[in-house]
Amino acid sequence: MAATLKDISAELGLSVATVSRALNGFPEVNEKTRVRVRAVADRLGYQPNRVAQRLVTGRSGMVGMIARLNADMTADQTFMEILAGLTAALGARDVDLVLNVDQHSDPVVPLRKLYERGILDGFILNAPLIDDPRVAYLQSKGIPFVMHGKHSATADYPYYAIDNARVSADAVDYLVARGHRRIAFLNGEAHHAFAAERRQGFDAAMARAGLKVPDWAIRNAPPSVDYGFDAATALLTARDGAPPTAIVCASTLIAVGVLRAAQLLGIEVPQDLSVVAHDDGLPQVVSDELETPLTVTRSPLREACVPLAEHMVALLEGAEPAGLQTVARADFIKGKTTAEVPNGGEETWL
Amino acid sequence: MAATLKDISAELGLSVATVSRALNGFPEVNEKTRVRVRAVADRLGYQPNRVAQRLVTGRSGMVGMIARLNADMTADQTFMEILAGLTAALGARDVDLVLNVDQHSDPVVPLRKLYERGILDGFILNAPLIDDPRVAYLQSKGIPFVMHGKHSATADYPYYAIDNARVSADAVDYLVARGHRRIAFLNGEAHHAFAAERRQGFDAAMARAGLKVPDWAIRNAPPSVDYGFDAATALLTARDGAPPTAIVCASTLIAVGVLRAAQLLGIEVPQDLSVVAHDDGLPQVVSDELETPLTVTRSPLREACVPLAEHMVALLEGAEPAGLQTVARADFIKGKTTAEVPNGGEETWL
DNA sequence: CTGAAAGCGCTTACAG
DNA sequence: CTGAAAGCGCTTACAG
Repeated sequence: MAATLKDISAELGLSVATVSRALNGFPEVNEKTRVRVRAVADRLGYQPNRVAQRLVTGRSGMVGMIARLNADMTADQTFMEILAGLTAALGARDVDLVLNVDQHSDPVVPLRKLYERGILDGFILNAPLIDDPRVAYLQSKGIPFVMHGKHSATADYPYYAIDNARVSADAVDYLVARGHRRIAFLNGEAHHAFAAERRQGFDAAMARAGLKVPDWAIRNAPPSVDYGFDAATALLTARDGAPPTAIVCASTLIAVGVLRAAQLLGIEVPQDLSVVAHDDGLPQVVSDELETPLTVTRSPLREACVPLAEHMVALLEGAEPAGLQTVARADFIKGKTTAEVPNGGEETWL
Repeated sequence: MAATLKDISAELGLSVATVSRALNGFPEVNEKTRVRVRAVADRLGYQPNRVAQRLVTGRSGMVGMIARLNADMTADQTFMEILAGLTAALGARDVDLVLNVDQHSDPVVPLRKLYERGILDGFILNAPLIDDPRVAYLQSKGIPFVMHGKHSATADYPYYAIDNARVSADAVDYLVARGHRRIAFLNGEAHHAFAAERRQGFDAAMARAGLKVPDWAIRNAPPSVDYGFDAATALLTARDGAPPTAIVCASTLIAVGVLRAAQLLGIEVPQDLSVVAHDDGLPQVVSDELETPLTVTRSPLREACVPLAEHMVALLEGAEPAGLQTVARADFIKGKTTAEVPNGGEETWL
């Protein structure tokens, strides 16, 4: 079958050890020997047996990832996007991704099940929750992991995250600078860490501007067009006669719904209403649905994948977790959905 | 670290060989010994080292799967649905799924890349094409695989498929029995094996009824709402004054588009137009978009997963491929989108 | 019923 | 610069 080191060593009259060293680029090997070994290895189509390598090095070269399905069992675009980039980035580093799909209510269960198979070097987590139970579990077991995002400000594990507080603050600051005073916020679900950070950044920026927001103008739900549509409809038809002049959306999906609602209500964007969204760089949302380019904060999910893979590899090679924490800043991209506050919009809410 | 056979054997004063045999259910082991071994193994949380097992048995307990992204990089709902069911079904059988996501133009490339890592026992393929190059590659290499679907009528590998010819024939027969003579067909992309089978079943059923269809009334495209909408708009506004009285759709997504187009054109369903679709049981399509229950042929994708996993395990254990071929029949479910042919619709096309 | 031994294919101290 | 040896954790003929 497949050629082994033994085959090469037999053919050349060398020891298996020397062949191994030659192929692995050890400096002490004679250059002529190396060339001869390389030649025979190529001729025989030698591929190192990863299983044997893994047995001796104690590492499997495999990391796990759990896909969580939404309640309606839909494919999660966000997850697929990360998955696509991650398998490529990990593969380039000789690491394979073992996947489990789970709809379990306890996120630790699939993690534990997969880990107890005993085949994984570690995990890549995504979509952290506040007080994420997965973090507690993995840390208590000493299982290596890298997070896309971070579950709290004091996270002491490797991660790649964006500065979510700044995302909101950038949006608010931009709107405030254009005179907006009544700014609503369609956030993600409150138990998600990213949503908490976004909220924090939103509150801080509003406070700096001396502005307040009534409870009904800040909402939490899973990002979707319907959410944006329904929430915007409610906000814009608020009976007190003080609708928001601007809406900050946690995702472009939500913004699409907001734009539809505004159109249906005869509210012109951006003349009567400004809309800012966060854009994860998911192609379908941008290209398919939007006639008007949104003003967005943008950090493509794909950009997280290479750093995540690198952090994972470094962690497994023994690097300090503290050195493997990256926070990226989202770009601010001005589109056609933001403008100066309309006349009569300067009045504050509270 | 993790407990090994050696740890258990040391604690019990047994040989590693006996411990291995006890844990693996060899019949010659003394029952009392087995119980003692089991107890210590459980207490130590022993998990067999799969890498070591693999090295000695030549099997890894891992199978690969490639996710192909659409051109617009969208998550593929169909794929996620299968993935979810499959990881569960495989996991229950102690098999792990290694995933690669690929947008490569040549479908063999990711397969080869993953296989050459040398860590997989086999592959699970989905979405077969006519003359699928993956089949040729895997068979030429002698790599085990199981297919969801089959690429040709003479497939000689393990698969789980539905009777796609019958799916179309059932739809056509049902419509013909209600007097329809002008039946259009919005099929999937022509190079997909399932679409070819559907076409075949459609043609055969139409021929049995003595009916013909002009080229423009049979269309091929990736299933989507837009495709359904655009195609139905074209079909129903055909200048020759002989629009179809019924449309058969390759998926519920397409049917959703057809219904929208009909509504916009003021064409009543089912009075003026009957619509039949194939339903893969994807929850989001059924629940989110439809006000009118469709008449469908239905075979939930989820139902394929357990048979696929079982076939995979059996194949790896040496079963004959010929005994691992399952063809399921889709259910026919009458909804509210089909009715007797409208007046004036009895005229044939050709 | 149990044990000692060989071996899967590789890596890596330890000698020389 | 190269080799002989030990070992990663397991399985499985071969003895007893």
